[in-house]
Amino acid sequence: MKLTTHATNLRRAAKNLFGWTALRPNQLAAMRAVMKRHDALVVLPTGAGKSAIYQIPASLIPGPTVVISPLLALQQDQIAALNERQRPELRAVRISSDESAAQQAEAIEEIRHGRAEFLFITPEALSNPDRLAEVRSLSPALVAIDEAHCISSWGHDFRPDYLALGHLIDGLGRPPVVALTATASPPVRDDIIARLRLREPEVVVSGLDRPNLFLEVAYCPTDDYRWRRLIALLRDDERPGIIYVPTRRAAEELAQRLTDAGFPSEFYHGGMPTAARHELHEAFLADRVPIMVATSAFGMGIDKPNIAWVVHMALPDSPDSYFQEIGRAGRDGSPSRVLLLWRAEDVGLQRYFSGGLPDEKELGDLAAVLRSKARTRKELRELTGLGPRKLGQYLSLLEQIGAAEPRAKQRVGAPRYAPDALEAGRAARAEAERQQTVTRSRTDMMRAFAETTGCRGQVLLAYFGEQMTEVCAHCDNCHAGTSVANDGAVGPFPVHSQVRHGEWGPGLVLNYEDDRMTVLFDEVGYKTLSVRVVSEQGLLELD
DNA sequence: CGGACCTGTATTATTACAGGTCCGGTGCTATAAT
Repeated sequence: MKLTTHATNLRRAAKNLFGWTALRPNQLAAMRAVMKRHDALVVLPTGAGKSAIYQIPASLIPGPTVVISPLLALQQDQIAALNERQRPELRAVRISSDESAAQQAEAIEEIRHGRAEFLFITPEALSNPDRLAEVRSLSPALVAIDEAHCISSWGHDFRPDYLALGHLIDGLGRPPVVALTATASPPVRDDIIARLRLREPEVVVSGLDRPNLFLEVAYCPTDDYRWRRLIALLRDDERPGIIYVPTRRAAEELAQRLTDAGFPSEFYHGGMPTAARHELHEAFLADRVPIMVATSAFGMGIDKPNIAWVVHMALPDSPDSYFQEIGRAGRDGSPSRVLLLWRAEDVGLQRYFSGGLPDEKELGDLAAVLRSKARTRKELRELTGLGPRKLGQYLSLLEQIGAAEPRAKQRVGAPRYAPDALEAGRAARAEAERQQTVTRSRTDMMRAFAETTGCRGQVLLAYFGEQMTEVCAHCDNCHAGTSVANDGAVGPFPVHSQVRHGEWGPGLVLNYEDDRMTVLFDEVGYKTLSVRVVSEQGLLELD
């Protein structure tokens, strides 16, 4: 009875606010969960009305909604889109380093008096305790986490405040949480749920196959060959398109070379001034840039329907990044090409990016300082001589192994039963090693995708936890006839079953291809095993 | 980890390569200096 009421109200609000005449089943399922004040994790492609999943229920639920979103530019676009509608129940404001103290105070007042519904904020801004208290005083009724996969891909080393989101939501009084992303493999989903501490969340995952994307991979022994494959595509295909390169320098050089060769191109990377980036972003959306050569900095929040192709000029770090990046092509449903041009040497750069390991002694020394007294970051930097970035990484690691915890007044201390300094250093380094191993195993999976002679659609979707019984019919291998239908190929253990390996510990069976099976182990990441050897030697058992 | 670039040496030239060095992605916020 109640559910029907929710559905009716949601449909009415969708019509009223957005002019939509229908809601898709998975949209509706997620929205109902929110209306029932359940936590939810939503994995839907961008452009599938993902934002509406929190916006429409938020307009119906009394009390404001806090939207945690990673990029200021992205927030700006979303806020503009909401405010364009000129509806008080959709009005959005923001608190960030872009606003003056007066503007921030005004934003808080607008929410407090019900003149605005959405408060946009970054994890970093929210982790300031004074601000957290202020936002809590607004009694938020809902928290939306946008681009939730960032928790998994960034938190460990890049933007550590992402790891603290679970704490921060507690600090807001633990209202219901809806986490949204376009890309999350099963282990990433588990990671998001664990770190946000979602309680029995409703998990909504849409079909991931994109039949209008033609997946193509070419091994390129030389740079010259890479260039010729690229030019061949540019001669044949419509614009606009995106070319992903691994470095900033490559972005600038390739854009110049293409322009000189008669293919006018722009470049985009994280080292450019904010204003220039914003301008290029807008120009690309407005069809004023036919070819964008960019690092991975380009793309989050790009919801452009007519991108005709996406080329990778090197192996990406993971299928997660690859899927996110190719997913920007063909949003309008037109046939689109995605081409990966790679060489084995590309792996070297990704290994470098996956980082050096932290110094066990430095970690131990920091742990010892924390055990003596809770300190601010500034004090810790002075006491240990660590730079701000390294300190952040170390604190994040120590927190993960239970040797550090946030305290009042911007301080960090050691928990009551924290391990001693020596043990903390050892455990934190081991944790960093484990994370690095898992990160590198993702690159191995990306390489396996590039090297497979089987159906690429099947291999890619298996990584994201989706079993296809038929070949995809939209990849180069299917086209060449080398794909073999994986007609429910069954090995000794069902797909998605929990297994245990004598040395590598527990893992999750992901897929079977020919005589090989892929298992994701908690400790050592993705491994590909021979089914015959597994069977004959009893390497795995059900866990 | 590997590529780009520089320097030195071999040698008797305007080249070839060995060996060393440096560089490489993603963004928030606070604060200081103009």
